[in-house]
Amino acid sequence: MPHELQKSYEPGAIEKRWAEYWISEKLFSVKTPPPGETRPVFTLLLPPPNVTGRLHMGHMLNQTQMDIIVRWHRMRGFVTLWLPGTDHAGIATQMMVERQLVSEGKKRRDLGREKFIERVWEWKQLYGNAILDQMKRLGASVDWDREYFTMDENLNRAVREVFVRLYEEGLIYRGKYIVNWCPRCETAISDLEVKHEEVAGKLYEIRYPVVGTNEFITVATTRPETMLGDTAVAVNEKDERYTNLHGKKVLLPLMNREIPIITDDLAKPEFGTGAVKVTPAHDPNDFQAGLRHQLPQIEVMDENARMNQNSGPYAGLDRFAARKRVLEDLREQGFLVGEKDYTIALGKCDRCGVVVEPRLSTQWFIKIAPLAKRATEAVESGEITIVPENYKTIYLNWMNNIYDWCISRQLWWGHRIPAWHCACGEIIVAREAPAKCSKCDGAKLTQDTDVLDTWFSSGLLPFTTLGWPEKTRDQQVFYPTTLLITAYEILFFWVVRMIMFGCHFMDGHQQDPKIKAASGWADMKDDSVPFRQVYIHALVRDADRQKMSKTKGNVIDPLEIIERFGTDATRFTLAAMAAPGTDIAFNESRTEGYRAFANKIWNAARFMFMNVDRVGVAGVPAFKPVALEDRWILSRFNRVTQGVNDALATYRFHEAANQIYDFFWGEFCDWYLELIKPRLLDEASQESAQSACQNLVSLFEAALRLLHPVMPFITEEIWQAIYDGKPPLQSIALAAYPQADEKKLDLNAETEMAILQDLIVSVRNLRAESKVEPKVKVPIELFAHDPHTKTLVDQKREAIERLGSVSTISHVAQSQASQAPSRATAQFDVRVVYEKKIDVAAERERLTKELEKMEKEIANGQRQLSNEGFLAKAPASVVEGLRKRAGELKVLREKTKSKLEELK
RNA sequence: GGGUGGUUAGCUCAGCUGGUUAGAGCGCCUGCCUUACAAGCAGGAGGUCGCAGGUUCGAGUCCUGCACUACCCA
Repeated sequence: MPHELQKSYEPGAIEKRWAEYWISEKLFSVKTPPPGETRPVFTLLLPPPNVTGRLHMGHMLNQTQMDIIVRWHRMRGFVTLWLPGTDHAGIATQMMVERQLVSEGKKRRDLGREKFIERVWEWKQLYGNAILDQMKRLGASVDWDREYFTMDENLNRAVREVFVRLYEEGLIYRGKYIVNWCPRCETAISDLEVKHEEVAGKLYEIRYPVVGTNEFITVATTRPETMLGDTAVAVNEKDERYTNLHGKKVLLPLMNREIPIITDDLAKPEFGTGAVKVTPAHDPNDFQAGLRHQLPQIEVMDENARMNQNSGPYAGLDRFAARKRVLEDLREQGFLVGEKDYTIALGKCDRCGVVVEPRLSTQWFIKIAPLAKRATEAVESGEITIVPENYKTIYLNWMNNIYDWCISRQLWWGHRIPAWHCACGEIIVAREAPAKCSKCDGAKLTQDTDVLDTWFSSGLLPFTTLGWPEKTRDQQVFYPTTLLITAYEILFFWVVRMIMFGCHFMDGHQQDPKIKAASGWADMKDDSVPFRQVYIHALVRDADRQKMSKTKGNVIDPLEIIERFGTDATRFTLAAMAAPGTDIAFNESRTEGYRAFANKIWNAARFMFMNVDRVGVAGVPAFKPVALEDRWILSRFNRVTQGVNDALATYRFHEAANQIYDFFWGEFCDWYLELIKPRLLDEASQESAQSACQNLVSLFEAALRLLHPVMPFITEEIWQAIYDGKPPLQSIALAAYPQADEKKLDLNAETEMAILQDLIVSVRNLRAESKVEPKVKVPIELFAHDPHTKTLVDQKREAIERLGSVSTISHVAQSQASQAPSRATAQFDVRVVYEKKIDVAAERERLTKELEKMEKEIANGQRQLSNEGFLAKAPASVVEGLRKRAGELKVLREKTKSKLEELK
């Protein structure tokens, strides 16, 4: 039965088919290996996409890299678990549903908490799987049977368990502090969720009259409206300008409130006027100063950042309107004495973009220092390695400046805090709702209304997805997970938290020692870490290196790219551009080029099948080198295989991709296929055709396996076709990854092929220069510098004639270099015998240029070779190479010179 | 203000621990529908490696300074 491959490469059709096949056959589902398992294990947790999300280029890059690494491990015989799931994304999801409600003219509070949460679940069922569905289409080789959602009942139970334990250990506390408050989302957010933006603002100078004197003290502020809540003015003790005012009071303008002048380091003499207003309820630094001096905390805004009753006549105004009014009034009353341009780093809510308000409120916090200590050590000691290495410094730096983590959010969607409040004031933290108060026995308990920061639950995933708090076989096998691949942006959000929680809650855990050793981690001492390695990938930017953003409108939709060029080409683009540590400027023309590459493979496959069907080869035979080109391609394949495996082991995706590309196109297609054509078509010897075809299939099949992790679809399609519906395995994804065999390396064959290629290229080159008609075959004269080259030429005479469009080859006893059109190399001189006049002027110019280059190189080489320091210190191979080259260059120079003479 | 990258061909980027002649894709020029592939084939042009010093026998690669640029943190 003839092999049917469509005439042209159409990625859409084949990709959809195989993606569905992989899922329906459950090829990537992993059963938990029982005790006694000796195979190595590779585990990778998918950074759970947000349920509100759509696949963007960042995901695409992230998933491409993960899938490459995962498929590579699977093919190398690892028990490979890639665990997918989604994140409930507190604020983002709640916002989506609130928006939906707005369109119905409703608000969250109209529904009430319970009904609202029901709505969120409905929304999640409808839209929450967008990214995972997209992943399915993209063929991500995850274990769909283990898919999780961070709000699943078992994960919620684990979250409660963690909260209670941390509380009992004294690592969770509740208190009234200044937090970052988003007035739109009406919730506290963490430091990391605040994005700072530099904007042009003003620094206002306001003078406060000192009570009992005619003096004033002038303070500088960027937020004049907060003065309504001032409870002190601070000066620096060492600032002599203000020594006379120590212990005095000022009368707060507009509010007519007497407040003290305090001395505190909060006031920096060099900043502004050296005196600062202190508003403990509206600024984190002032808050701390307020505690030091027992100042009252006067809140002047409500949860929507509107001025409240404490702000006197300004009550009811929005904070920005209040600022305007306050300034007007101050100016009118003569208190505003200065106004300077000033750049303000404005904090905005990461989610909604509204300016964050520092707000005094009661929140739950995690005492971070003890957790951070372990997490720092884990990275410092190398129990966790971060790639590229420079992120290690960034990580350690950040960990040294870490603050307590505010974990409560005033949202309805999320893991509700397992704390119950009694009317008596007691707070009971418990795994399940308590029946009565532990202090007063009262039964009127209400659960805390806050939910936990989303990152609290996602920080637990490496172990909660493996069954924690139960001790499971899954944990023994798959924990620590092997690798985490993620973007830099969430290093602090998520990676740090996973390390902190992992080290804390999995403390004392030990991975199954057999598996640990087989997987290559025997040297690692600490099995509590959530992963052994972290690979941080780059950012995908647009073709002009601009960060993609919706507001800029330069977002590249990966699905649209995939639609046009195919998933394989898109993956290849991202892999080929993913040099560690460098951002990717996504250039569509590259993807177009890689679709061409896929097309090339496709057509090479068609060529192979054409011959297979004609010659009659079944299955995949062993490769048996017969000719030079066989030994050569086998050697090259093994060298490339070595290179690709090395590159993948160090996450050098671009090297892996480029090596395969160059091999497949530049060597296999351009040379090997061309060289074996006569053997394939040899009607005289069926045997010769058979062996050539067998080698072709054998090598092609191996090359497909080499490429499969990067281009899974086209490789599957062709691989299945090779086996004609009867493959030895269900999928190429389960076949063995090629491993380099040193015995197959053949330096001799590679050197000989290089000469052959050089000769053929030289002849083509000469033909082009001499403007030989494309169809005309020309005789060549060849002067071989040594007998080996002569033998080689005789042996490959047919190939040279065919690939160089040569009619006859005559060996000559003397160099032909002086007679145009000719080329001289270190191994041979070749001349094309052709009457047509060449362009003398152009040729002279070319040769002169060439000669100049040679002279330069010769001078360079001579300088080095006559340098005693160089001879003494440089490695012998370098010196030897340079000497050899110098010899060749001198010969070439003479030849070029005589050629130039001829052209006079 | 502190920190971290980047600056190599017209464009987008490689160039790992310093070592013989700095590479690729796209674009450009010339010629080809050679029976796998015009999404192709063959050939070609194009680079003082941001600037200035330094270390070294030897620097695109290491060090210092500067310029420009991007990002992160405060």
